[in-house]
Amino acid sequence: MSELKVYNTLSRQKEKFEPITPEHVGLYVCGPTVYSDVHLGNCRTFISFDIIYRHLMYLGFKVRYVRNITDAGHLEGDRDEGDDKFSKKARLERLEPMEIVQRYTVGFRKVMEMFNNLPPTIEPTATGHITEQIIMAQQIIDNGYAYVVNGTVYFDVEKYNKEKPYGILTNRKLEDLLEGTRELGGQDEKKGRLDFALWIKAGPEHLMQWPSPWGMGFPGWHIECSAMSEKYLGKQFDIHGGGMDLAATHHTNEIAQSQACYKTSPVRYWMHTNMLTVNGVRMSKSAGNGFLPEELFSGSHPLLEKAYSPMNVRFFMLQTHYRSTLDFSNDALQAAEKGLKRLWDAYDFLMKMEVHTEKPEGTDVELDSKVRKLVNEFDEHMNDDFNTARVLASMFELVPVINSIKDKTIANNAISSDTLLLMQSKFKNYLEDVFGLKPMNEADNTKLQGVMQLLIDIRKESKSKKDFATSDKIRNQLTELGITLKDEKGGEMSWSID
RNA sequence: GGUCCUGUGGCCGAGUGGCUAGGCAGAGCUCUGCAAAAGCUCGUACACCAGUUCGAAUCUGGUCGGGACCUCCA
Repeated sequence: MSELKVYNTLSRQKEKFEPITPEHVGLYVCGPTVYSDVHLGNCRTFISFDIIYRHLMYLGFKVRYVRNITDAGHLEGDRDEGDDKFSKKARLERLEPMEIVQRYTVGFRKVMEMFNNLPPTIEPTATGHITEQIIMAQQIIDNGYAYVVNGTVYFDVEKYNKEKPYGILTNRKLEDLLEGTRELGGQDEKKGRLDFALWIKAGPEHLMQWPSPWGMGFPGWHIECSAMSEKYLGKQFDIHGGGMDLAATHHTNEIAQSQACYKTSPVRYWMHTNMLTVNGVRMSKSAGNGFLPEELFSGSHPLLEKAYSPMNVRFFMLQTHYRSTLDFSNDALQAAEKGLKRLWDAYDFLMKMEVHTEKPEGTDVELDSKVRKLVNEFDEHMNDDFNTARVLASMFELVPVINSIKDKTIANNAISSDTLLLMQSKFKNYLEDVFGLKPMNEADNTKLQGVMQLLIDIRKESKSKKDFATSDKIRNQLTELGITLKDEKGGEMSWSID
């Protein structure tokens, strides 16, 4: 099989993936800040990394996948003087901060499950790792890269930059970054304009606060990921991921903190997923163009023409590369829905096909090798920086072959048994194991199946007697109930729930 | 202003120095009691202007347009 290539934000190019420890991969993804519902744009990132996680496992790696829950310390605004997001929300809703955290954590996990995302192997919380964050901040102070002012600990960006390029991840020079920032105001206590807080002094109004060597306070936003990734994956690990919007600040600061603390670059491969847009504009809470997953599944949002199932949405995302922006639209989602149905119908039939060994001489050599080539391309495409869209394209090229065998336009022994088995296993590997798709309608209720079989028998009988009134009635009434009955070639009938 | 991404056929979207991406929609045909599904065939696209090249939509430069980040955000 081809080697895995991964686009590394640090080098701005695709690189051969080589884990630090053979056969093991340490993967860290920045999770949600649980002070409100996740919207679809957030979900895109987690779905992308779920597929990356699944593919790494498919390749045989043992993966430790850490995705944090940020439940403390995330500030409003850039000046490290805003309110803790959880306290603010809690005050608004008259709840304990941890009630907010609990509510949205539960909601987040539920949404992840609906999208069929696998849970990470470790899902640590910021509040559960306060000690680790304090220890890390202290070490950075001891190493000379942070200073304390009035109970708050700041990271000294300019000092750090003298030894290591601070803007390395997004290819920015410190001078340029300084130009883009505002002047320090009179109330500022930090030394440099780019300095950010590792630990923030809490006032009496802060509902969440912990004791520290610098007094009561709470952790800064960036330190939690550095502390937790080090704890579970080590001072240097393989892949760190997140949305592209995090690269310039959050991830840049993570690199600086870890480097200042442990004297090593924390991450080998930085991976960033692109944004989901609506009418070309990034989906975000502030833009007011975000859909909640529930609104999508129920079709209740004004921008939605209808409801879209979680698998429909997941498939829609798979058709685009993770590093491209993806524009949301009803037309695109409906096109994806139809495409998925056609692909899944073919897949269903493929898995029911049985190997025919009695007439191996009937193999159509040309067709057989074409099929093998397309199937083997799945691995190639996925190993080329997780190109799910190309894998799907190859699959769709095989759909007519499968359907032709179904319609008996192509003999069922035109494809060798080896090739059929290969096709079955690779389709399953990718569609279910790697892409994480599952049947949308589990029409596996045995009683319903019995009833349907009865109706099919009656319809067959009436058709054979040319009693089309009865046969049409059965089909039409089922259609009204949301069940599609189809006459297949050869007199068989099949049905599916819409 | 700085850093970067991007502009593909009706729509969504891959990708590449020369070879059909794919999906959806549309047209024709086949199959069919009808319907649906399915199969076959079809559009021959890559913002604009120069340049490099035997050859560029793919590389370089410029023009115009869109977007992200530099401020909380996946």
